[in-house]
Amino acid sequence: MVPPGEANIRSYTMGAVGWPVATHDGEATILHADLDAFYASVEQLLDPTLRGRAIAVGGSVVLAASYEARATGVRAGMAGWRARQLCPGIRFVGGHFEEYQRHGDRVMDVLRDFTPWVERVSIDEAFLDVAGAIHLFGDPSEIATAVRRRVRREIGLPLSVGVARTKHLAKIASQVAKPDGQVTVRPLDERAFLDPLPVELMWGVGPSTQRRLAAAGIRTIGDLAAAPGASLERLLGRAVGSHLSQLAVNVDPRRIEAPRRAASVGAQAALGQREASPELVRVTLAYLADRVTGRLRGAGRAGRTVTVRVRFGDLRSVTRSVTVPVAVGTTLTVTELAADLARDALADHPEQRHVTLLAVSVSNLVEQGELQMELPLELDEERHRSGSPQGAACWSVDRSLDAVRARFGRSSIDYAAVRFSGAARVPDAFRELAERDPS
DNA sequence: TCTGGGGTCCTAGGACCC
DNA sequence: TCTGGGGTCCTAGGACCC
Repeated sequence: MVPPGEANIRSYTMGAVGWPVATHDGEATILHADLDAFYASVEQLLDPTLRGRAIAVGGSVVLAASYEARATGVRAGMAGWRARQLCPGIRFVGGHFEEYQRHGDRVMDVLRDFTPWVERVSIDEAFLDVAGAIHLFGDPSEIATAVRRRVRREIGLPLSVGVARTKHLAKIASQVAKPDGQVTVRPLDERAFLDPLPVELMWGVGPSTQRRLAAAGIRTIGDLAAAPGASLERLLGRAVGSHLSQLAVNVDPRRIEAPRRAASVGAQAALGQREASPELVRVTLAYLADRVTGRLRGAGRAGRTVTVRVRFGDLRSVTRSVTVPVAVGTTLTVTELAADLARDALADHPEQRHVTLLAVSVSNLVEQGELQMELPLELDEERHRSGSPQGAACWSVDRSLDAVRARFGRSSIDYAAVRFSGAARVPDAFRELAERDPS
């Protein structure tokens, strides 16, 4: 491994070193800090026998892979059998999900020692604006070095940092710096740094956009910057086209932001290839609705729109959604709405015999006081006549179940109808980690 | 033997209102 | 009787990100 902090520091400087920075606006004070192969690195930290070895977190699917494993082509999201094929010596570890959260939080605490302007974007990644910290800790490159040294010494994890004038540039710089390095892009060297890089390093360029750009002969960020904005908008649509052409010429107005509340809450379950029986669909949706509404209730929220996604045997998927006049948040109501939507989706595709995934999400969220409860009878008189319990009763039953689970664990109690027999491909602890607000 | 789980944003058509 | 223009909300799908 690279010694802490000292090695692997690069600076993209074309002319004389230390040219004065053009304007205050133009200073490179944004840092993007990104932990390397995060889950795998934590495992290697916890178990020294794993260090230097090809390891993956997961089992049937790779959730994260160490750099040693990545060298053989193993990637996150890959099926476990495929990873073993590519890397016969790979060692799979179950995953200490609580430890990931704890280590991620500790790293963020270190970052906040340098500046309060920290925008955490995920468990293992954050932007910083260090403009106000220079007089305390030195120039931004020195701050990057100090941050990496502290994270390495105090926590034991490798961290890569990009330093630049904008978030977009800093993010690209940290990707270029990996693993365990840092890259500073001086304002005068931005073009020289970006032009040769492949377009897919840009924020917002995924497989689809990359294909379309390649078809138009655009492969590098330099190609993109040279292309007329109007032609990009024709090629990619107005929003994506103008966004990319701005980023390519280094216009990125994004600032470091405070965390926002989530706009939607969802859950999904991959099922393998299963026959789309009404029982399977019902039981799975009930499980998902229960997860989603439990989180909503915990946050004191409820939502007016319920969306269901059904992915079929051929991996194509459809979504159906409905917006109701009163925000809903009980397990039973969301289950009912989701079941109706799934029934419609399946009825629209009678040729599809199998489902491979079901998802439920609730959006159009509102704050929900404990006293303010949904009234399902207003939503659907048919259901009311059929004898469904009233909203208040649903809500209080759900809150009781939530309380039991908080004390004894989530599997301690369930609606009888909610027992989820579907293939749980991923541990509950991983779901809970992914759920967490990064703030 | 096709690929987990949790999110955001954009587009486009239609309904509806003024 | 036919017509305009603008705005908001809803739905479905797609692309992208970590």
